[in-house]
Amino acid sequence: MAKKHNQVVRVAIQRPLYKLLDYTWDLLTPPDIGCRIKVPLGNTQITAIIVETNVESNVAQLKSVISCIDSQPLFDEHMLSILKWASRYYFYPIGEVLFHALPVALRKERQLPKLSLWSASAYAHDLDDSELKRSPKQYALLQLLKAKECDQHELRKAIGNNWKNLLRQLEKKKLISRREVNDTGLSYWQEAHNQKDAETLAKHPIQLTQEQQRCVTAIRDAFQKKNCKPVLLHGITGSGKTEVYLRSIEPTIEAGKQVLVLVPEIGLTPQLLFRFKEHFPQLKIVSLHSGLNPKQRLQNWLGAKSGIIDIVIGTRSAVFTQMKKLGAIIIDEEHDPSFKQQEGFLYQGRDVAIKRAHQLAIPILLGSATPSLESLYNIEQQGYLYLRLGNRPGKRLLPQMSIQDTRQLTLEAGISSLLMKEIRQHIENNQQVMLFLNRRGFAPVLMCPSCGWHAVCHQCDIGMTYHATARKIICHHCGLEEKVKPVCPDCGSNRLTTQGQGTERIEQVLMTHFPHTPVIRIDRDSTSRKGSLEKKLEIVQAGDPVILIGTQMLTKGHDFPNLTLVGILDIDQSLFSMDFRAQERLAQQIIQVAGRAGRGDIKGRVVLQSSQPEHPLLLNILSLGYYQTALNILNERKLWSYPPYGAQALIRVSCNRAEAGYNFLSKLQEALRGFSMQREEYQEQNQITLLGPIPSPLAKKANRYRFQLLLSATQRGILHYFLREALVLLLSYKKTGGIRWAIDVDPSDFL
DNA sequence: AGCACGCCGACT
DNA sequence: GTCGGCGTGCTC
Repeated sequence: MAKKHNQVVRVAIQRPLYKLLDYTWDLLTPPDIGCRIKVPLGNTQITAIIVETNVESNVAQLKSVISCIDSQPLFDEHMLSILKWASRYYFYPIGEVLFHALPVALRKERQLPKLSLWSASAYAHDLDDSELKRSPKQYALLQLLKAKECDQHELRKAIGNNWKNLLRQLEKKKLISRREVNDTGLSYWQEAHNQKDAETLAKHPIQLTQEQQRCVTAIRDAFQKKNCKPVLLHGITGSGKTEVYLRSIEPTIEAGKQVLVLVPEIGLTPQLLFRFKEHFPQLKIVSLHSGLNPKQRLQNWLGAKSGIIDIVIGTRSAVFTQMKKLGAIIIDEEHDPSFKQQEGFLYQGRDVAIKRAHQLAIPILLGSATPSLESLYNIEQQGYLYLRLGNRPGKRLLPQMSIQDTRQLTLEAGISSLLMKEIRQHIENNQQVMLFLNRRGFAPVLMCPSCGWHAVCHQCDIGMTYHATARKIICHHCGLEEKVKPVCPDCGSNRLTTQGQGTERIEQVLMTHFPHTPVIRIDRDSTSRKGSLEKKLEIVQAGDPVILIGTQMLTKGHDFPNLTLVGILDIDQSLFSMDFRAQERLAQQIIQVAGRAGRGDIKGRVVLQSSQPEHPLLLNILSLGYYQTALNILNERKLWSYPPYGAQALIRVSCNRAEAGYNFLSKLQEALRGFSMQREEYQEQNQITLLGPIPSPLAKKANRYRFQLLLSATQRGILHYFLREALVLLLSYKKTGGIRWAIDVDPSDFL
């Protein structure tokens, strides 16, 4: 007699609700934490995830669960606890967080895919085969199924596209039987995985340098320890960090554990995937990022969850991948700002990974040529292990870097005459040159010299960038595009001019100077078509002299052996930015860009153009190198109690009408001030400060007025104490006039 | 977020 | 008189 399980379950739904809902459970099967279910909500039905069972609810009228979607949980208790932590820490609704961690294919009530397995029936085994003499294809299939139970992927491989028809015929004759099992993602992997890959990937063992070997040994030692602290691998550009990652996880892999590797951008997954497959040809390795289609994503996720996939290489969101036997995590380019999600669920992927590793008591390895100040701080304060790779393998040297004072030189499109000469020399020596400029388009300003008018985005109140190729002015913040007007809209003058330069203009100028050398521009505009980036990179890889012009897209991970000269343009703005993180960012960017030079056998050269050649940051980078410079910046942060010494959160508000937005935040600010008065111990010792409300640096974006309130605390706990109060207040305020608010914990940008 | 309810302006 | 605008409130 089937028994009903009468009890109450607590569930999360995909709505911006900061609480869980209770339902009665009177289904035949017992409820299981981590499963999706269908529940009534208002007068609709939605998908929910069970987070607690056997609940004592104090809600008067409970509705009951309609049905259970999953027969097995999608999250285990560790994953659920990390997700709950993330929801609390980042003040984001629990349901939104949970569903965020699922592949899109599973966010609605779609079932987990099943796999059908066919085998020969008992009847078939008894039967004389001669019955099928006249249909040799059916005969062959039956022989196959007599020998081995097969799934659809195996059958397609063995039989061809006609497998379905043949199966149906055998089924009619009752010669085969079918059973269904949960899809582990294995057969999909087998189908997607190119067997040729594994063969051409004949491993050519790389001899580790002594330094690399020392790091590998140290990491393996650390990884063996119980509750191992995070390890920071500070390897200069081109020092061979990837090889160290590969060797370091060998014991983890041999122990049958899985490894999760996070990279900042999709663009970095293919090459890393290749290196990992090459090193571990026998392993099942997949990538997980937004570039995959929903089916690929689901299948790779399933493989990770079921444990048949050994290594997952993914971007930020992959940190939430359910894995059966996760044994280690690697964060490549640990310092990279893209680990911070900037929309919706505002989390720091690296920080979540560290938390996850800690909770699972598994090792985590952070790698970078330019470690974040947070990580350097954690070495001292949290006892992270610091390892350094200070040399490039072979006789390769770090490039020689120098500053060019642009005030003393004539400039053409922002390129000094001296740099131009050097470019010519390197091209004539059959080498490649790269110019780095973090500004897309032709020029950042389009203006009228007679009346002073300049193109402004009416949705954002900031200047629009002139794009010569598209013959448009484009707002880089909201995407608004306008055809370029032939005459000034204010005074009618027909002599509109541009000011400043972007990558397009540099490209144009260099093309006239070097008509016989390919000039390749790499930025979001020139690589938006699929495959065009790969095409351009191929040309560069061929090694013939070229001039590369690019934005930060170009700085990450690429290896161009014949590149010997790097020019860094237009850094002056960052030197005087209001953002206290600008210095760290600039230092990282300079070192990373510079690191593209001299990766072959010829020593590289890096030219830093600036009108501020005496700026202490630049001098520090040149004379002290990244590590010391970073420690110096860290020291300054300490004086000001800036992060990572203090903790910050930003409460942002945007609204159609400026005044309503400002008033909304003012109300919050006053209430919080009152709240802090009640806690004199915090007030007196200045342990929490409120700054604002002030207009955001980008005060108007896409027709919305933006304001922010900055909370700075000396300790995380105090910050979160106030944020909990802020959340209660925010939820109690009416959102009239299209007000939207967001809490950004550990903000990385003040935009 | 959705979705319903409710209260005001301009339509057949 | 009613259609529909969106401000407000709630979801077990």
